[in-house]
Amino acid sequence: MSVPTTMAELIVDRGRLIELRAGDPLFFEGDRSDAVFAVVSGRVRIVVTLLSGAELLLGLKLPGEVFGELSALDGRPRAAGAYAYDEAVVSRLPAGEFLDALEDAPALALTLLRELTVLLRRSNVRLQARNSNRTTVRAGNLLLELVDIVRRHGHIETDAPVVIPIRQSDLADWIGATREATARALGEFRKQGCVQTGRGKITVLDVDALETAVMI
Amino acid sequence: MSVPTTMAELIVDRGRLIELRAGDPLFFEGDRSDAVFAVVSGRVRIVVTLLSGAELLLGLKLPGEVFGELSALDGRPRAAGAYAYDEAVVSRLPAGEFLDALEDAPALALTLLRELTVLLRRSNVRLQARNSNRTTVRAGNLLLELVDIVRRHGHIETDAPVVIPIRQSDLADWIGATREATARALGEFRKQGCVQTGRGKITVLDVDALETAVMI
DNA sequence: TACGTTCAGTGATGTCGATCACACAAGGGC
DNA sequence: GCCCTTGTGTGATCGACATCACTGAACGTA
Repeated sequence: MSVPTTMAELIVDRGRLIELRAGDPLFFEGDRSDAVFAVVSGRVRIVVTLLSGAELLLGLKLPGEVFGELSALDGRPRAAGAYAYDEAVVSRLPAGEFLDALEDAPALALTLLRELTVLLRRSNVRLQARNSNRTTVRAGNLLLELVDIVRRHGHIETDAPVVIPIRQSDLADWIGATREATARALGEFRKQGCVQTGRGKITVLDVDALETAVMI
Repeated sequence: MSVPTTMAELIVDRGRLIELRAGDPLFFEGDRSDAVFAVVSGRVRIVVTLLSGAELLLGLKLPGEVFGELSALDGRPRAAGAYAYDEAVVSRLPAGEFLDALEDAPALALTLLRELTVLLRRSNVRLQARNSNRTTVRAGNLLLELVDIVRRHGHIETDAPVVIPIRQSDLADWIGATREATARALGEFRKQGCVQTGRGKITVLDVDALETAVMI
């Protein structure tokens, strides 16, 4: 068997496919860990519910991304829940097989290490963005991150408008603000002409302008 | 040679010791990565400077903790700077030797993976705390985290007051608030009798009370 | 087509933190 | 002892977001 070059490939190769409808749960916060997942198509919400009842979106996993690996590695309960955002297909690999594969192929462990460094760096960047109290800065930074992700995912046409399919309320949960404040921040960007808003989607027209608008 | 059970042991075994005075830099943001470090004694500030000029404290590394491993793993530039907080001694291991050790001993890679999961989980918890806009919540949560760390570091006497040696301005940089707001939050806790403040130190008298005060 | 649900946009008001501005206490060096 | 630096504690003002309260638009479905 050839050695996969990414964890996602490994999980898709050896795991079992699961088809999901929007909103379907994969696991809940507090669950005992028993598997690791990779997104095949669609998107998966990684979310924690705070004491206040508010939801904090930790991430939206896209096709080719892995999730649930932390609990599989250390055996601790899930710190977040996972739910299908759209109709989605994911591959599920039991934690035992995942760990066996890691021990059998040392190169895989290094691959996973590098993937975790990406997550850690992203996490630190997010903390930096979160450090500003202005909603425009936080919303704008997240939009820039999402633009980057959308571009990497194939539609690599620089200078073309980037469509981000997301609800404003989810964006708000992600940056830790209210829906209203987020709508107003987007309104600012709209007035400046760098984004366009629609039902369930945000279109970034001018990435550079958005970057300078956020650099304040 | 026996296989160390933690990355810190490995780095101390094979690295070279460096003695630092308070404030001495180990590396700067943007530096090319060339080594990984472990704290032997004292503390090390991991910090990024934001566009606004404000500093964001990403962490205070204590004896037995590793830092600088991300850049050593992926070869990307330092995302943060590292400076001695107190008088400190650290061990420095060149990145090449670090990577060689990982490839030679697959068990080490798994060890490191587990250590990174700890960082990622902590990072997510911090994002959750940062989600509140109230300084009391953010300051209180960090204090609880620090209490936990101090307790793990040997002085494990539950119900005994926990002394945290830190300046209020550093606490402020850590939670992304101003020094003044942090001082007022601590004042609240002081009025409630769960903490005591002093020059360069904060004493947590009643951890449970602090926990409930923060749960709002 | 008509209705209901889900989203987006926006005003009014209260609250909390940032900012500016001091007063005061604790140590270190002479 | 006396500075002088470094930290801590607080008041006043201002601005930005949370909260509450609606309006209206988009989409699904009966």
